[in-house]
Amino acid sequence: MTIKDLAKKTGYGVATVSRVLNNHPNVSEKARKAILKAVEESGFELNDNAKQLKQQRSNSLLAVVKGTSNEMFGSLVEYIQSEIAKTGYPLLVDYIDEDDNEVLRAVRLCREKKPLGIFILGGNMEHFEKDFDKIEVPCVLVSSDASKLDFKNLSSVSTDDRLAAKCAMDSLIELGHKRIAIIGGDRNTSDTGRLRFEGCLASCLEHGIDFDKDMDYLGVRFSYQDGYDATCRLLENKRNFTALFASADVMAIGAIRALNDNGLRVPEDVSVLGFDGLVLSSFLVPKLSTVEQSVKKMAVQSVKILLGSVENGESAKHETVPFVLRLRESTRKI
Amino acid sequence: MTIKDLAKKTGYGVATVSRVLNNHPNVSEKARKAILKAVEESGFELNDNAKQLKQQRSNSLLAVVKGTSNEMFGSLVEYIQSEIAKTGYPLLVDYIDEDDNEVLRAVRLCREKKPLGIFILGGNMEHFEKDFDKIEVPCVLVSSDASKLDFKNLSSVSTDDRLAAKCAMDSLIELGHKRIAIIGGDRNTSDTGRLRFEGCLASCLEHGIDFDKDMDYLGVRFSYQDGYDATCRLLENKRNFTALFASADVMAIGAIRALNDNGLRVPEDVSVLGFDGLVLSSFLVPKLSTVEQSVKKMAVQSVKILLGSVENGESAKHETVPFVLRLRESTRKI
DNA sequence: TTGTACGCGTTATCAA
DNA sequence: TTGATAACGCGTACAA
Repeated sequence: MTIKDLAKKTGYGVATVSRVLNNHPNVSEKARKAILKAVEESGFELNDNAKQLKQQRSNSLLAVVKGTSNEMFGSLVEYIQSEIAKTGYPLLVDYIDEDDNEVLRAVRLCREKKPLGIFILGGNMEHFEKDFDKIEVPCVLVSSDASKLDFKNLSSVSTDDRLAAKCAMDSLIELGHKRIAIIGGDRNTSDTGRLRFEGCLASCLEHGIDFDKDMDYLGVRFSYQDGYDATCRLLENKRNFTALFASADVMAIGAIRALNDNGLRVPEDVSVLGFDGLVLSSFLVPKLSTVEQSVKKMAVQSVKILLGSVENGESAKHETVPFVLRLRESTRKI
Repeated sequence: MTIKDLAKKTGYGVATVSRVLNNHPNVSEKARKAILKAVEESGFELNDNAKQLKQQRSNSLLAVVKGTSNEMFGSLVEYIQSEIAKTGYPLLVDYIDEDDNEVLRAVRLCREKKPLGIFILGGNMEHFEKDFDKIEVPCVLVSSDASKLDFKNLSSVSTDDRLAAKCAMDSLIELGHKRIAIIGGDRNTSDTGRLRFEGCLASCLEHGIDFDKDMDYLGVRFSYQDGYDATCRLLENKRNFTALFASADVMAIGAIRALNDNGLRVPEDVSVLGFDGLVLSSFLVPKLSTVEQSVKKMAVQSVKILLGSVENGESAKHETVPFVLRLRESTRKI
């Protein structure tokens, strides 16, 4: 079943059929009705390949997701997906390892898939600096700020990671904690990791808190297991911290389990503060205190910006979404 | 840059270039070398759209995922993705609501995307019976058994949900529980929900346990919040259960929180048993007792079967993967 | 308002 | 071993 068949069936030409299918003007109401009826009856669907070959691009959007163990990206993808679903664009989701180069991956997929636009979830500025110029379609970096980079087709939507981490540490310090350990992302491969670390450091400095970059900080991957392992190592170092800040909820959850396995209770012996505000975190016992990112807003804005660029050629934007410190049950005053 | 340009550049014809690109025989070593060199130099990539138009199909695989709140499908998708990544086929992931018709969705996407094969994560037998005959490419239903259906292009990989649920209930009963409440999936929309419910019922019957289908069972959606809400309703009914079986870990986590909010402790006052064996479940405090599905094996087998069908025309298979009852810390003997 | 005819980049057939 | 050329199904300029 092709538009040719449809043309034959209705007595119109292929051009008219095509016009109806694409909602173009200059079609009589009569023709439109007849053709739509035929489409209905035959269950016809446009052939994407032919369409895309003709138009020199696909009609889909691409999302490159960096790291699969981080639930935060999981829920981000879901929100993006559900926003995109409203529009009818297909979304091609591509998962790569936390340590892979997301930009090179996107470059390759662009050539192969010719997407209308790209979302990149999680990013390393060095990768962008080096290779992003090979990408020509609109792109939104989600969860990291790219305003420093000044590519005309690169937007970004992010939380102010530095500030959020600082607030997190501030709150821990205000609760009376002086010995605080930190589990973060790798400062070299993850921008998010670096920024949150800087925020923590700034807070310590400001409050005159003693903090040893090598003994009190561990940069690991965003997963339950890495949070668990890191906490065990921190404990071995015998730094006797009373609070632990994990820069992802998944890490915090691993950390809490590790503390328990070492005979420490949360929050009685150690306060734990996470980052992300996963839906899950409010169902845990104790409810996880966390820096809640506006994940949904991040998704909505990202989609809006990308579609704006794709459909109306709007220029790149860099937005920051708010965060909320949620002190729940896993932290306490000492 | 097209194969035409490449032909011009190397002095060969487009046919020869195409042969080289597709590793076809009947090309001189000299031509092959020259053309590959030109490809290298120009960074040329075949245009998927043209190729697929010509071949009347795309080169991609499709996954339709039913329900986004169920982390179990999330990890299943990730495993499938990482298996597929090894092969080079692109995977188009499509998320639909838990209550949507996955088969009709697949039918539509087949016409549009012309995938080589399809994974469907989560399924309702009625939908398959009614409309699956419209799908012609190989398909694997993951997590539900389709062996009863007898479509020649429909395989399935699943856990024996009925048996697994029965084992789960058996174990609770063996621990001494007599008053057991159950939170499951909707028996009407989800086959998984129905089977697990049947398994539970069988166990109760076998052990002479009093069980009221209407008061002790609630069929809801697979999410934290639904597990939470259902538990609250169960508590309102004052059935005084000492154990709760949730047929998904996400539900169990919501349930535990609800119990806590109602002053009940796990496992001291109520034992909670989940289903799925999410990675997360072993990091919770208390560690969640659960029926662990072999999610990774399910993914690996699904990919293997689908590729076998797609590449070698192998016939449909129906496999069952093992499950393991993990009694950890959220259940206790009474 | 409608239809004809061309071309998008490939693969595959056929003749050379 | 090669190359010319006809499809594949669609959108669209141009003509009617």
